[in-house]
Formats: sequence, structure tokens, C-alpha cells
Amino acid sequence: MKVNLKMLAASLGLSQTTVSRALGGYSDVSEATRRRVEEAAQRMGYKPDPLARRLATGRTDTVGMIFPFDATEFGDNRWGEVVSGLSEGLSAHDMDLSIIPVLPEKELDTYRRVIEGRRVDALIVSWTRVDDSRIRLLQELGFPFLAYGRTESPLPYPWFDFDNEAGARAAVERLIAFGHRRIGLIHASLDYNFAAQRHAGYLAALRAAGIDPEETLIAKSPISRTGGYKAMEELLALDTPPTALLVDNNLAGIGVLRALGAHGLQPPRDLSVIVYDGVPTDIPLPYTVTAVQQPTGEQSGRIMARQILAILAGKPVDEVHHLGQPVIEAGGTDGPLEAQVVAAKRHTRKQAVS
Amino acid sequence: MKVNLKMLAASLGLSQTTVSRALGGYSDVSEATRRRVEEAAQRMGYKPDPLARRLATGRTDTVGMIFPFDATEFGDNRWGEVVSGLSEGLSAHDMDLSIIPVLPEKELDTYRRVIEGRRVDALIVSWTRVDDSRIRLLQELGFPFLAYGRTESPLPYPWFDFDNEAGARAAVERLIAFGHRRIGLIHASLDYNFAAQRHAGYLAALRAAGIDPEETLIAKSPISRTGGYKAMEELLALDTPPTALLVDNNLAGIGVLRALGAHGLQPPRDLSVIVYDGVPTDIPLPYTVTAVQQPTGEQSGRIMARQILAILAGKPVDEVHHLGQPVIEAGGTDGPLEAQVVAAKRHTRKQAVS
DNA sequence: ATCGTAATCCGAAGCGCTTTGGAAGTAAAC
DNA sequence: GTTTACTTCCAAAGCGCTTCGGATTACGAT
Repeated sequence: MKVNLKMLAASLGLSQTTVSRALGGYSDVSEATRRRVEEAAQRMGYKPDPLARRLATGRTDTVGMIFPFDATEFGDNRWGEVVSGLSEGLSAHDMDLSIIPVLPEKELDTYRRVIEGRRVDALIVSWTRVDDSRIRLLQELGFPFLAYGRTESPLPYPWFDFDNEAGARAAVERLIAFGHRRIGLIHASLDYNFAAQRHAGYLAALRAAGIDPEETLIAKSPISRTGGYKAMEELLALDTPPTALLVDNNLAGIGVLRALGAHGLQPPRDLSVIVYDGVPTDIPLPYTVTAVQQPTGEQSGRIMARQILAILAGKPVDEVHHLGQPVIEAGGTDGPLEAQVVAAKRHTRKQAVS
Repeated sequence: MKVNLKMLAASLGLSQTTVSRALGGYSDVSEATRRRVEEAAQRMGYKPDPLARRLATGRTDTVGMIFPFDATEFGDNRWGEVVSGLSEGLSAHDMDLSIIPVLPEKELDTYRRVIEGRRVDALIVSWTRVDDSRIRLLQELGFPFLAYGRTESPLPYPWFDFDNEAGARAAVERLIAFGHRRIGLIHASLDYNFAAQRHAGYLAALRAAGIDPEETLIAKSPISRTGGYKAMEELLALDTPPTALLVDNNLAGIGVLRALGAHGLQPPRDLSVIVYDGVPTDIPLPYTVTAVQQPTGEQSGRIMARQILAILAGKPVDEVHHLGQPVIEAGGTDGPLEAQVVAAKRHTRKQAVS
């Protein structure tokens, strides 16, 4: 039989009020009775009914994440890590994370339903777009949320993000320092904020070095292995392909490396490659990949959990920001242009002979 | 301003009871007033507060899925489809699906918490084990659930599953019909029920054909690309490798095919390969894969949604079962043994010459 | 002896909905 | 005209918790 507040109170000869406040950690109950109450609650296995609590307080102690199943997020283990860290960070404060799956075309409706249904105290918006209708809706409704990634918005809002522009710039600067001038970019749809920012960083680095960006060296690709594969093939088909390449997401990165392999090419001999976010554990590669690295998803998740709690505690939204700095992690897939040229000469000579 | 039942009732000059029952579709309210009520509710934008309703009814109209982040499920787009179908099937009945992420080591605790917290009306257990403590816990607590995959249990319980044994048997029979006798198996941990069943089907087919299973032809592998890759390399390193192979999951299947490619081997010339569940969209392959195919995840999800609703409606648990039949989808990765032998001869001859 | 203060405790009013157990009105049956 | 049987509606009692606004007691201060 489930015990409730009333029974607990009765068995202690106290009022429900006092028991409730004792358990709630209020100061107007003596240390002695608090201990008595806690002991009894423990002994009788009392657990406050969250449904009742919710109705009384109006809080659900749950934060939600609406998850559109267009699946790009799948296979990206980074996302899993973030969720994991978030969940852990929240549960330390007795809050839960609930992921609400939804068909992409019904996404906005679901936001409305979830908010109206008061199913969660706050929402996390991931994969932000440059122009993001979800964030506009949330702002309009005045519902608490945290954006995982920034967006263009006239109003302030809380966000967690990395300095994508700086990351891409650093990567391209590294390639330039290696002597490259024909540097390609494979990027996701520029509707995604992260892609737009990395794209901007790429252009900025080139221009700063006095290099005119070439449209043909820039290929768009879905966030997927296949996407990266095909985009790489496009670039390889150019009359003069790039000598170096930045790939703006890890899934496409795998595809790129596979495409190179399939064409008998090997980084960095034939092409210098830097992959944003590195490549997830996939199948064995004969080299480590030079990457723009960001903190692990777990760390990010924990920070986001703290941000969410701060928002719910009433911290002004224009103060809740976190901008992580990515770092370049040197690997074996990029190198000096001269080395490549030499290798290429050897290669063509060999081909001519055979 | 949010309108509640009381306000709605007042504005109509009716009691809360009547309004509630009108909206609830009870028969003891006249058609005329029902219409009036519905019209007014619509006009005033009345939405019953789910928190209050939950407290009153004790139902949450949510089904949960506790999701351990050991990540095998990631990258397996099949799982995403299932979730999607489930979610859709449930929302047609105004129920929600909530995915609760959890660290693997805290999984059982979370089951307890979620149940005690009455956060959901029912749970879905996925990736069932042969011996599954989660299912035991749920049975013990008498909490409604649906197992996605069977398990060994003395008590009846509701499940959704495919005939894994039959699927594996059919695949192996096909290979046998092609003349193969050295047929390998790459399988996931046999703690997983699906793996155990497919393993059993594999053995059964061999024995039925009078072939003695060879331990060395059976390799265990994690459910991942890397796992499949390594397992394939193990089998290739054998003195006499198998001439045909069944891979019991799609992720490992990709790894297997990549490993073959990396060793300059090509199915079916050098090895006949059948992959359970086919291979997910990955990077381009020069052939279609012969697969044991199951209905799409969406369909499965919708069926599961119906099952859950039936359980909640009180249908006896030993009547809620669904066993899907997998079918072999012929592709270009398997074929007659003789053809392989001929090709191999040609191959070795060529090697001898060069 | 009286007052103010601080420390504890509690009654009762919600939170917004569902549901039980009638009551009132109306029509059919005798 | 009375009885029976519906039909339609409603008052009130929860669901289990939180919290506001005191009430009570104890005690040092005046």
C-alpha cells in the first residue's frame, strides 16, 4: 500500500503542513522534528506523488528536447554524449530529461502541444537554424528554453554554442600556413547556424590571407557519410581539385575519407584534410585525422544542465550564454603543400612508367 | 489568460460536471448542450490542464522508453524508425512517447524511479536480453510494459518480435542451396535475445543439412562497424576461411563489407554474404546486399503502439504478442559456390602469372 | 508583570480536473 | 392520477501536495 502525506502525518501526530515543510527543508520546523519526519518517511517508504506535486506547484521538474526524426542526429554519437551529460547534470537536481520524438513536419505543432500541455518546465532546441522558427515561437510564448547553437534573433535568448567561426578560421589558417592556397570546403546546409558560421570562418581566413575564395572549391553536402562521399567526388572531378580541404561535420568527414580511399588517394599525400569534430569511431583508418576539436558532449551537456537550472531559477536570459573554444588537434591527414607536390610528381612518374 | 473548467462552466451557466462530461463524451448530457459546450470550448480556447487531469485520473497518457546510452542503438537508423512509428501511433490516441536517457549502469534504478514517480503509464523495453533483469523487475512490480524482442521468462508478458530463428535459418538454407558448406556467422553478444535466436537458427539450418557447425567459423562482435570489420578479419585469417557468411546485424554488416574491400575481396566472388536487416544508408557500395529483411521500423512502431494501447485497455498480457516474419531479399552479395571456386581459380592463376 | 520576538507548528484554501450519488424534470406505462 | 423509467444536470467529495496566514509557546527584554 502506497503511503501518502496524510498517512505519514497522522502516524507522526503532526500536520501535513509540518511534514511537508520538514521534508521540503524549510526553516520553520525544528531540527528534532525534521529528523523524526525524515526517519519516518524513510521507514514507511514515503515518496511524494509527483503528479500531485506538479499540480500544486505548477512545475514538472522535467526538461524536454523535441527530437525531429530526420535522423541527421543519428549516427552522430556526439549528440548522444550531449544528451547523456545533460541528463546526468539535471538528475543531480532531481530533474529529468525527456526526449520527445516527432516527425519533422510536425515539429512546430509539437512545440505548441508540449508547452500548452505543460509537460516540461523548459525546452532545449538543438540544431539551430540561422533563421529558426522554433526559437521565434518560444520567444513569442515566453516559454523558458536553451538553444544548443545560436541563431539570428533580434531578442536576447539563452544559448550554448562553440565559436564555430573561430574554429573554421583556425583550421583554414593552419592549411594556409602549410602553403595551401586552393583550399576546399565541404559544408552542410547553410540554413544550419553552425554551418553558416563555419562557412563564414572559412571565407574570413582566406580573405585575411589575400586569397580569393573560389566557388567551385565549395561543395554542399547532407550531414551524412554518403553526402560527404559524393561531395568529395565532385571536388575530385574538378580540373584542378583543391590541395587541401575542410569538412564541416564529422559524418561527412567519414564519407570524404572513404571517397579518397576508393579513388586510391591518401591524405595527406594527395590532399590535406581537416575534419570538424573529428571522425566518430567507425571502421579502422590508417591515420589519425586532423580535427577541430570541441569539448566532449558530456561536458557540454553538464554545462547546459547548469544553464537550464539558472534560467529556471530566474536568471536573466541575456546573461545565460556559453561560448566554447574549439582547438585544432593535429593528426596525420594534413601537411605542407610542397610535400604533396613532390609526392604527386613521384606518383605521376610511376604512373607514366607502368 | 488561461481559461479553466470553472470559467468555461460559469460562462455557459452550467456546472463543471456537465461541461466535463460533455467534453468527455459521456452519454448523460444532451446533444444540444454538448454542442454548445464544444463550441464555447473551441471559442474560448479551453484546453484541460493535463496536470490536473493526471492527478484526478492517475493516468499520464505517456508511454516511456528508457534509453541506455551505451550507444549501440545509435547509428542504427532502424531504431529511429521504430520510435517514429511508435510515436505516431500513440499520438493518434493522444498519448505521448517519452524517451528517458540514462547511463547504462543506472538503468534499473531509473526503471524504479520512473515507475514510482508515475511518470508514464507503460514502458517499452528494447534490446531484450535472454535473461533480462528489467523485465523481471517490471513483472515483479506489476507495471504495464511491452518488450521489443522476447526474453526467457517463466511468466507470460506482452512482446513484439520477429522470428529471428526462422530468418537466420532461411538465410543459411539459402547459402546451403547455393552449395556452400563452410558457412560462417558473425554475431552480437548472445546475451541479446535476438542474437541468441539468430545463432540458434544458424545452427539449426546447418544441422538440418547434415553439416557439423564449426566453432572457428563463428565470430562474436560488438554491434558496430568496427566490430564487424575486425570479426571479418579474424575469419579471413583462418587457414580455410568460410565460403559464405551470415552477419546478424546491419552495423557489423557494414564493417564486414568494408573489411572485404580493404582486403581486395569482393562479394560474391570471394565470399557470399548475407546481412541480417540489410545495411543502412552509408557510403556507396558497388552491389546491393542480400539481406534478411523485416518490415520497416515505422510499421513495427505502429503495431507496437496498438499493442501498448491494448495492454492499457486491460487486454490480458498473454494475448499481446506479435511475431513478424522476415523475408530474404536477394541481392548481389551471394551466389553459387561453384562460381566462386571458378573465380578463385582464375584469380590465383592470375596471381601466379603476375 | 507585560511586551516583543523568534521559533514552531497547523488549519484551511487552493491547484484544475474527474466522478459518485443523487435531484429534477419528462415521458411512457398502468 | 400515480408509478416507473429515463434523460439531463449538478453538488460535493476527492486526487495528494503546497503554501498563506495565522496561532501557540517560550523567553529574554523592559
